[in-house]
Amino acid sequence: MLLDDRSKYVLKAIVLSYIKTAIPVGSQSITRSFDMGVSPATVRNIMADLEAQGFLIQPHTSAGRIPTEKGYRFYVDNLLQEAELRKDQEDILAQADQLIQRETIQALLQDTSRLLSDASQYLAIVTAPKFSSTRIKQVEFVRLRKNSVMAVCISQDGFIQNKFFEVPEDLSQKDLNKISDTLNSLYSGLTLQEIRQKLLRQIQKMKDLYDHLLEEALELTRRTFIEGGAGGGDAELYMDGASHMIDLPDFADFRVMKGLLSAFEEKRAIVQLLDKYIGTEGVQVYIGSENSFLGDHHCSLVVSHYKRGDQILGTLGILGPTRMEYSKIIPLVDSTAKKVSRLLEESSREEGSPLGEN
Amino acid sequence: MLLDDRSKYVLKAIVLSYIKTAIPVGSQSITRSFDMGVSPATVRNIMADLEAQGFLIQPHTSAGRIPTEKGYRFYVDNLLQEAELRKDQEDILAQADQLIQRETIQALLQDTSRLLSDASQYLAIVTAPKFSSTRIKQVEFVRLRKNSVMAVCISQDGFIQNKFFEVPEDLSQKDLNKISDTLNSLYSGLTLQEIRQKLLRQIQKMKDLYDHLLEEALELTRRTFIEGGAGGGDAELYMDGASHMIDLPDFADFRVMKGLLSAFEEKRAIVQLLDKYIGTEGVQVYIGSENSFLGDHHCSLVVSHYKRGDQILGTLGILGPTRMEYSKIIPLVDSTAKKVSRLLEESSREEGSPLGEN
DNA sequence: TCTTAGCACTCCCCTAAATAGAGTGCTAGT
DNA sequence: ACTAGCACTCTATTTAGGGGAGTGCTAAGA
Repeated sequence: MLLDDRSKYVLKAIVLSYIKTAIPVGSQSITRSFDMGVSPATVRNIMADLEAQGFLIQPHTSAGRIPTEKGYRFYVDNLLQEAELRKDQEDILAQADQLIQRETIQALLQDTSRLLSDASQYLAIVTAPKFSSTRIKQVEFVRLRKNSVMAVCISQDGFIQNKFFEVPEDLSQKDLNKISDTLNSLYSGLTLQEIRQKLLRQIQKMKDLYDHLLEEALELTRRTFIEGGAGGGDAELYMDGASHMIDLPDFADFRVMKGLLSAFEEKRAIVQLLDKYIGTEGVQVYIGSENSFLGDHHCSLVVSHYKRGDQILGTLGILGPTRMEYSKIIPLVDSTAKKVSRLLEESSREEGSPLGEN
Repeated sequence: MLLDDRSKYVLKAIVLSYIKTAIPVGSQSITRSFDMGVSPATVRNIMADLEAQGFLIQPHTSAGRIPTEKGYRFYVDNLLQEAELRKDQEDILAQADQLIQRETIQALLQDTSRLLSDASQYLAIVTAPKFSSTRIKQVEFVRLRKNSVMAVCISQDGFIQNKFFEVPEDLSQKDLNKISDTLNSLYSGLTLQEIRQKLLRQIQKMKDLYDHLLEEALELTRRTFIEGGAGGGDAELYMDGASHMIDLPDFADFRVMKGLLSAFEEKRAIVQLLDKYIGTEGVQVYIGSENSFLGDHHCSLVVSHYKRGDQILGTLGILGPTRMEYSKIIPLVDSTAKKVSRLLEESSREEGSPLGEN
């Protein structure tokens, strides 16, 4: 399994060439383009070795070689040098730096997916924070009609979500304002988990002190934060750049393209895909059938996370063909994730104490 | 230009056959499938006439005929009989009836686009009401952070939109609640136009009676309803079913498909397309190059509007290849539009007086 | 022992030619 | 006015045949 330097060089040459052209790479074309001081015959021997070890395959006898997924994996893990990743670094940083502060995190994430797809010419995917993992900054209740109330939940990161309830009693907007007040003073700055715990204790106390509005408040709180509830849908997803994929030779087969498009419309599969890898630090690369979804569609995925402080909020990444420009995409995803995190950091610093001043 | 019955019959046969198979239609296949008691030679003569009049073309000599856009137009305008449109009526009504009441109009419209694309197997497009044309039911202001306020605007139709402002003074949530109150009592139930007029008069009065909060209220109102403002974007658009288009032979050409996909991502072109025809009553059919966007992409568009009372709120429709199943799609769009309108009607009846009871 | 030149071989891809088939337009007959 | 027949046109599909890129193997050279 250990490769000598020359084998590595050849593997890398093949991967690079194939990423660029999508044409199987022959021994001669390597010696021509990379000038490594050996003859094509020697390269052929090396290639035969690499094939035996599973890094390359031939589409058919008497064709050049193309990398296997194992080949790409080795390339990504061992052959992508720091130097290589840093080559267009300024360029990529400049791209990522175009992101600017927006009113809501949703708008920022939309910008992000647009930027990622423009810069990569692949498909960009960005997930919004799970509502359940953000810190609540503020909740306002709005009376929609008799017995019907909407909760506007604002997280510290500027994530805004609406939830809808039917309520047994007809609460006036004034009542609701009071409830909002109480609630904000009690729960602002907490995560869902913390709220849940606190709520349990609160309900205990409530049995003693009977206050009608407080009761309502607690009930609404429970439904806002604990019930899965309608509205919003916990997994918002931003995608952009599907049209880039269509003229990649990798997706020349209609069925593949169709499958991909359907998956994009379904979205759920994509969310699952991303959820699977949440929690791992830094940029991750998943190649082809390392994941069944990716394998089915001849795709690879480069993802990272954006966070606030230590807390991972969401995922962003790029989905492209296995034959993807990893050396560009990896730093792009990395710097974009960092930039998004930084923007969130800044916006939370602006807003002062988590409790606000009301 | 006037066609005798037999010519019409032949034209219709050709349109129907071509819609079904996408294969140019020959004289023999017509006599075989439609059994009209004349020989292929006779049909050939008729076809030659129809071609001379511009209803048909031949892709090449010695191929069958396919309808021109003029041919489709004639078919839609004159050959689609009531009877034909009613054939699968129950079926289609049943489809449309699946739509149910949702918390917000946005959710309903999302359902609608999904239903339309599922039922049609083409691409469904639905526009949200223009915020500027809806009647405001209620506005709540929420303090985001120092000098930063969000307005949650709820229209009578359940259309919810957030807007964001920077404000010069640091208003507390309590102030904002008061402002919301004032504002709701003044402007609830009015359209943007009406609010604008009223606002002008109000500002006149204000010069006399100096009330600090009222002044703030008016300023916020102005910015909420009059400035174009950030956030939301006035033209929300729901699309679904792009993946259905990919295996239609009409879009076998990659460039066409790519163009279409890009247009979907851009969205703006689509909004313009729909805006152009807003205001016309009932179901409208636009075929190919009757509109430049459609022509460029070999598409046709079947649209209708949903409304509340007499007021047109938004557009819904189906975009498909020129070779589209008009006889199914037209009643589908029609009944869906009516169903959406009915749902909105019902939901507004539920909610009592436009001013609410707070 | 590793490398290289040479060579026969394989298999794809492109082009050209041949064939089949569907459909037409025209003409002449009913 | 309709129809049968027929020659003709054009496409799509098959078939055959180089051309070429690339391989694997072998044997000779460093």
